[in-house]
Amino acid sequence: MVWTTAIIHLDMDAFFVNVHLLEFPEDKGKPIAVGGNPSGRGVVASASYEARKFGVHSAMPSSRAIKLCPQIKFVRHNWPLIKATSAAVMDILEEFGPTERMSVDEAYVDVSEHKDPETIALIMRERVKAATQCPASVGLSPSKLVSKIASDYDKPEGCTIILPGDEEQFLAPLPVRAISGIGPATASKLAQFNIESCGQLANFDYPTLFATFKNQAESLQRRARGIDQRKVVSDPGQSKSISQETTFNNDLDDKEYFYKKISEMADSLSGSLRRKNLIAHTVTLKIRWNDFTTFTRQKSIENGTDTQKEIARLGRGILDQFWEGEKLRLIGLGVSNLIEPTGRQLELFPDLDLSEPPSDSVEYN
DNA sequence: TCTGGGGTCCTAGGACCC
DNA sequence: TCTGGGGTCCTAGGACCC
Repeated sequence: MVWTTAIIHLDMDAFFVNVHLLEFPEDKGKPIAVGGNPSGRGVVASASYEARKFGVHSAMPSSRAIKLCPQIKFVRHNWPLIKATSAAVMDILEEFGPTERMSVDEAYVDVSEHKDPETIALIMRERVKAATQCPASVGLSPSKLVSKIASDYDKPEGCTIILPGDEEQFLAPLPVRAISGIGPATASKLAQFNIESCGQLANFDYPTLFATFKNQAESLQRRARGIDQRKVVSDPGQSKSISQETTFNNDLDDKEYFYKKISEMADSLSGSLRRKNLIAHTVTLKIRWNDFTTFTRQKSIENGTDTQKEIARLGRGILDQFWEGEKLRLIGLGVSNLIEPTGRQLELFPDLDLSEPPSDSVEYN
């Protein structure tokens, strides 16, 4: 087979669960969920295949998981071990070609340079398993879009290969939700036209689709045909935003406590900014009421900041301005408009006098 | 069943400018 | 009197992903 472009998507199987089993092998074969406390407001981050038989899946409220599967064992994740295992996986992938990390447990690898990508896919999966004891599934195709669907097609420990030219045929019977980027909202709009499968989407009357989806219509149909020209990008680039949020166990209206939380989150955000050598020009406060409606307000400052004090001050200011004493279930704080302090700023202001410390940040709204 | 936490990208509207 | 068109920047919210 002649491959001009060959992209592998590797996806770790029930990754958090399998990392847990490295430390607690006695839990093997049991219904396990890694995630938040089932007596509180936690959700399942990862469920073992034994738990999935009961209908438990990730993002499900833990309280529901325990109803579906009363014998399920909830465990906390070991973040350092997850990170270390992930790093070991990524190191292996890098040996095969340019690697784009999508999260701790999945990545794309461009293996176009290899003569026999199909064998490479199998070797890659086995190398990862041998090095980490953690199972993975791989998908190989000429595009990121199809490879991602392929890696999910035969989990766990699957290897699905879609040859060049077979993409549209492979996708045709699959539900539109299989396409990354088509979520519940888009799927339900499509369902109004009786479009359920990728094949139906690919062949649907374009003008009708355009009336509802406008500019998105063309891209939807291209994706349904498996057309995707995106390249594997190994450089992660600089973060665009950093945020923290907490959901309380019970709804609260304690302003002093909110202040304390804002202060703690600001401290952590400030630390992240400094580690990344970035300053933020915008601070966003997020609050969520008990009916789950969510509200965000942001404040931009002319001179960027990376200090706990300034971030906290802006966060508290927004709370003071907009919170009217209701009970809240969540509070969050974020920074965005991130700039490297020594990069662009100096180019933009070549005459800036650095001998004077910058004056206090000025809000411009 | 009552919904985590950390992100990215897109859209739409308003302000402002020429 | 009641009215242009385009461009850019900013904000808020929503969809989506893992």
